[in-house]
Amino acid sequence: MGRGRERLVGMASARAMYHQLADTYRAKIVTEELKPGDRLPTEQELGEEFNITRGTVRDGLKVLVNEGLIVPARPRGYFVRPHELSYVRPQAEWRKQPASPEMDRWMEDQTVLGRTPSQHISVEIIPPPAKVAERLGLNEGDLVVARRRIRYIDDEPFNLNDSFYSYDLIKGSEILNPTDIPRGTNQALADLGYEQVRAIDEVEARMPLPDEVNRLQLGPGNPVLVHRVTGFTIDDKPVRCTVNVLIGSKHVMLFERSKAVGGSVS
Amino acid sequence: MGRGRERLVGMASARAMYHQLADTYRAKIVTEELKPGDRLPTEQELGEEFNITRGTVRDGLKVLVNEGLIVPARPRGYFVRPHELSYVRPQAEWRKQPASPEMDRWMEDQTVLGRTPSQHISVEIIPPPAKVAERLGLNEGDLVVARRRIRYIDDEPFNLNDSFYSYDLIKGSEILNPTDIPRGTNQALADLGYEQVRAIDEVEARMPLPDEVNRLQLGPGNPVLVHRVTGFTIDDKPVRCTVNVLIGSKHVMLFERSKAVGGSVS
DNA sequence: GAGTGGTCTAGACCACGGG
DNA sequence: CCGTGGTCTAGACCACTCA
Repeated sequence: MGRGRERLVGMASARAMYHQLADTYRAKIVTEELKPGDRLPTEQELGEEFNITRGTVRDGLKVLVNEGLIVPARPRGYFVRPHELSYVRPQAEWRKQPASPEMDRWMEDQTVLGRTPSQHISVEIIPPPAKVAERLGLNEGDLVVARRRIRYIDDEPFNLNDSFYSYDLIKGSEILNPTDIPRGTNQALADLGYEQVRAIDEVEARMPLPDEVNRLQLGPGNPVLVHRVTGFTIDDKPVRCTVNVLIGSKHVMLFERSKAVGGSVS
Repeated sequence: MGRGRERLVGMASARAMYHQLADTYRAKIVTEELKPGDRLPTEQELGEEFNITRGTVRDGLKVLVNEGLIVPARPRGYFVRPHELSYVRPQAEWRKQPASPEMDRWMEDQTVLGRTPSQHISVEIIPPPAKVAERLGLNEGDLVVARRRIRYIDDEPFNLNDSFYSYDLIKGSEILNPTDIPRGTNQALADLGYEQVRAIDEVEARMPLPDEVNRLQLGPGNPVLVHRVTGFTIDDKPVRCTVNVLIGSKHVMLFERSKAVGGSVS
């Protein structure tokens, strides 16, 4: 029939019904009236609560799904998204000294404990992705070695770690082996005469690309944190570009700065 | 009628039609067959292309909207999402210039780029949000001063910058004024006897909360980069907690490291 | 088997903005 | 004005999983 939305006589409200549903339940979730893990009413029940048909109910629920607030678990219903493991990811260079007791406890709480990590490594030789070519200063036709790792925790995908090296630089080296390199690829690079003494880090947030969705098994409403590292030799030659793709809900990057403090990290 | 999806005889394919539509156009977008700013066919035309009804077409398009790949612009159609300003955000510690008149390095940066920055400042005294209370080591009943800034570039919302201070610490000081503090709030804090000599940075990616959606005027498929800074005095007392909420599509955090190189930033 | 969400149809009327 | 997307109805059949 398409009677449009329910307008309260004389009122200005014109919020679509499915938005009203989303607003209502979003509020319940952020105020923790509904806590992580709690079940929402069924689509049917919501339809009765708001006097709307199932299609409209689903429009409203889809909003919340895409905001990452709820997850559908058929045939058990919709659930407020549980808090996932939040892995604190300390950055190499920054010291991790005992901070205040509060901070320590807080760090402990969030650190991975008693989990079983695993990873899968593969190596390809490919034309570089645009951003990688840019950072490594490569030209049309140049090839790179892509050393790709998928990391799991308790068999759940956790993050991607793809490192790219100019093929010309490392051809014939062990970096091409799709196995773990105990002393680290950076050391291996150094042994080839390309020690890195400087790095540029880029961090951004975005929705995952199709490939990332597949590899990390991501659902809707799940952004990723992308951490790109470009390493330079003493001659300022870029020799490595690593792209870390971290599942947003499972990671917090953490680092620490001491004195110098120009203050305004804004 | 609900005939279910089109199954190719003898084939295993069982991908829902709306997913097929999304897959098809997602591919065109990531391969740049459709470039940013290009218009997609109308819902009607897509329905004919895939032999599905409008409702199903809309399901497919909604997927792409929520992935941040396309934006609907009624009544002109759907468009491949244009690239937005990506502001490289250098972190304080690595900046070249010495603490220039603190006032607004942010605004300076923007002006240099030929943009017109502006900001709106407001100050409230409130019970601290949970995460802030945790970081500042506050107890139930304690109050904080929330110094909130919304920053705009060319009148478009750009990011949020909310700083929290224990009310007990700064009551009566100029930090309570909802105006710019030329020498910087950190200097003002220092003048009160709370110079910060250490800071902990946390960075994460997530979908925006309702409040953030409002303040930053965000649409679907637009995650935020959250940068939280906690500042400590020489006595390791936390005196400031700043929460930066950056629109994902408009920011890249950038920083640089030299030597020391523990290497594995993984 | 019963009940949940997943997919799809075939209509309808509305709101908005560019020509 | 007209075409676009925005909202909504009232059905239908399917797939999965849990009791």
